[in-house]
Amino acid sequence: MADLSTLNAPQRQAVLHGAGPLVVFAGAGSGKTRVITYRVANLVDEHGVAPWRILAVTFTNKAAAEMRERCGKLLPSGAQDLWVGTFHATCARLLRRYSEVIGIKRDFVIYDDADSRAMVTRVLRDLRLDEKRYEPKQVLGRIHRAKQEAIGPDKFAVHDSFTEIVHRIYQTYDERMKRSGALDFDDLIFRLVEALEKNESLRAEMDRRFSHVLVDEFQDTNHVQLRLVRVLADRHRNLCVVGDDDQSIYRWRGADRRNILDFRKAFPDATVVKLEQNYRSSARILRAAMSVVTRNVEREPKELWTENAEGAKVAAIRCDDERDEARIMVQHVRTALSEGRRLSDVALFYRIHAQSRVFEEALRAANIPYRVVGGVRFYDRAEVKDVLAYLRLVHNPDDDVSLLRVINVPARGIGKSTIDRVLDDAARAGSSTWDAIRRVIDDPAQPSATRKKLLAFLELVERLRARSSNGEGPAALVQAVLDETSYSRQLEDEDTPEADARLENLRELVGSIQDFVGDAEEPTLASFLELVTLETDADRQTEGDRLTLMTVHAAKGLEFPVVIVAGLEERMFPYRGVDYDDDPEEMEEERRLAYVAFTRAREKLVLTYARQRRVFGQLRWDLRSRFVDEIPPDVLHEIGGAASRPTWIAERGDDSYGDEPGGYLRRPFEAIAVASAAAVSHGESYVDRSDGDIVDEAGLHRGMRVRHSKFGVGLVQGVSGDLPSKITVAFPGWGTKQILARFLEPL
DNA sequence: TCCGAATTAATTTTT
DNA sequence: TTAATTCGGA
Repeated sequence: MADLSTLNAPQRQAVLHGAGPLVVFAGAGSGKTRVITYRVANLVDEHGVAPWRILAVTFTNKAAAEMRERCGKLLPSGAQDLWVGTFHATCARLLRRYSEVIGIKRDFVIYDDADSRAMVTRVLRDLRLDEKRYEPKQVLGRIHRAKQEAIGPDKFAVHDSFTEIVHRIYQTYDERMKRSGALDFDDLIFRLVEALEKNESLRAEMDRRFSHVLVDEFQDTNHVQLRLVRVLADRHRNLCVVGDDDQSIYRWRGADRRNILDFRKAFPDATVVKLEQNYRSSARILRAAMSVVTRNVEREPKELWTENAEGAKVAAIRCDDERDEARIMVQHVRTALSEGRRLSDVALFYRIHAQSRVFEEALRAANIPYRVVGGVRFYDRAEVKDVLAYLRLVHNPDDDVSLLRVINVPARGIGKSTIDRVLDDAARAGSSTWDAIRRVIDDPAQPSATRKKLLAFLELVERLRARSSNGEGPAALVQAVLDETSYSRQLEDEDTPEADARLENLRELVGSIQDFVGDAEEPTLASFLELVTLETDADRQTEGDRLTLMTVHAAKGLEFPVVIVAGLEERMFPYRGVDYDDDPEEMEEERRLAYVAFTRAREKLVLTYARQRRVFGQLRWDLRSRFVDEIPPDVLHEIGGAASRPTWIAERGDDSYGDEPGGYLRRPFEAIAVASAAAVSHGESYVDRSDGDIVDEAGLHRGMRVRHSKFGVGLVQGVSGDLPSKITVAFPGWGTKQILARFLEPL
């Protein structure tokens, strides 16, 4: 059993809480996962709750796996009977189990975002709508939003001509999805909620199935997810939600912090627990993080504190430009290594992926192994998706998106005109594309070459289907796909580095299927396909001691001894898109993002900003981020010059920035850019005249007198802008020396 | 049908 | 800058 004596008071309260609703506000690094797992163990051990009646929901597979593993360690019976999973995986499982009652196909396929988009594009074309006016991305966004608000096509509100069209697209999309036997990510949750809210006996069944519901990262739930949780916990009311409104960074995906903030309104008898002791970060890092996030207006009051040491100051380093920033990053990584840390102890965060390129180049040049989290998912690579599309087609020939993806891949002479012919037929008959292909083949009025090519494709898929129904497993099947379609051979013939990389990816795909067959409880094609769409790259851990590069979003939930956050400039972080609309909510989310970034660091936090940066081919001169300026001075160690903005701005006396919320916005940055460009061309202003400002971590700066054990008393000439700083000191009789600060004693 | 030039748009992306 | 997508011509 879990040892409760190691818990602090609020942690223990959350763990021991018995029946009834409970909301836990878990500050960063406050031992949240520990509380959840101990709580589960306690329910089983002390309250005699059957493990299979406990449902724990997370957002990521990784979090689910971790929870399962840690619960398993605490429970003598292990964790296999617990229902632990992501929202999506849990819903998929329940939808399959109750597919008959709910009225959906048992072996539905799951469409990821790309598949959904392909579907929308197809609908757009079929409805003969202008793809410029109704961008698939935008339309899909509307459909997503509707589904997240639990609004079906029948309830979709029409205000104007645009929403009217979206409504039509939504309806057709929905029909096509049904016809294809497909559900998108939102459907997984929406359809289950719908069914539960409509069907009382299904609800009763769920009540029998689950007596306790736990939700992790509750601040990230959207409306349907809240509905789902509520309907699942409606009867027994044993609902425990855990989260941190300060770490809510997915508003743009439909997450609503109100779900956690207003939990007490929805459940007036809810017990509220706040975990405010941080076990992760140094006191200084914590203060820096708090100073940024406490400026938000709408947040649950929380006062994070720690017993950890003060630690080093947070370094704020001024860089010339993004290349200089990368150079300085490399220096810091080397310093960390020389201090005895491993590469995996260090992480580099940035606001947007586009920033990673320069860093990657610098790291490659410096021969430092790294990995970039995010970017293109393995299962999103074109060749992998192609092969998966074949597998999905084998599983379910009605899957139109997959069919259209591979009907001419590799090229087999089925061109646009042929495909259009098939699609016309499908539209007329209201059937799946697969059935339309059959009809076109049987139609003597069609050109014989067309019929022949289509027949060849149809027979190819049928052959693969026959193998599958003869009991060939997914591993054999994927090999068959590669052989029968001659996909690999075509790539081999290409004989280019890119083709080799693709082949390598396909080999990896085969490998991952073999792993799956070895590990899975149910090594069927269906469950492999589900796993593949519900698994992201973050779940595929890479081995080896490497530096980690990722966006701040990807960093949530992780921690590192050393964290470098790059690009701390206005417009970069806080990020400003082209269509920035001065939404204070957006600014608050940027703050929370900064809070998440800072609180990932255990011992050392380094912030860098560039005075000049090329963004999407455009040069920018932006002020250092307000998030740096807001850090209290006693926590901050300025390197490379304390002056946060070019002197000429200060001289012009219009430096209103920071005086009031939104003050920055009152200053047109175009004007700054123009003025600074002029300054640069005069060769002034951007020349660093602030050497005297450079203060090293021990408070050393130019002009100070210091003593050295060997050289005696000397005068500080300068401070290097890296960490740990090297101090240039002139010693009478010895000349000038470069010396590490720790060998010097200030006088 | 396919290739390469031109055009366009560019946060974040748990599933 | 870049990468993805689209379009036009062979």
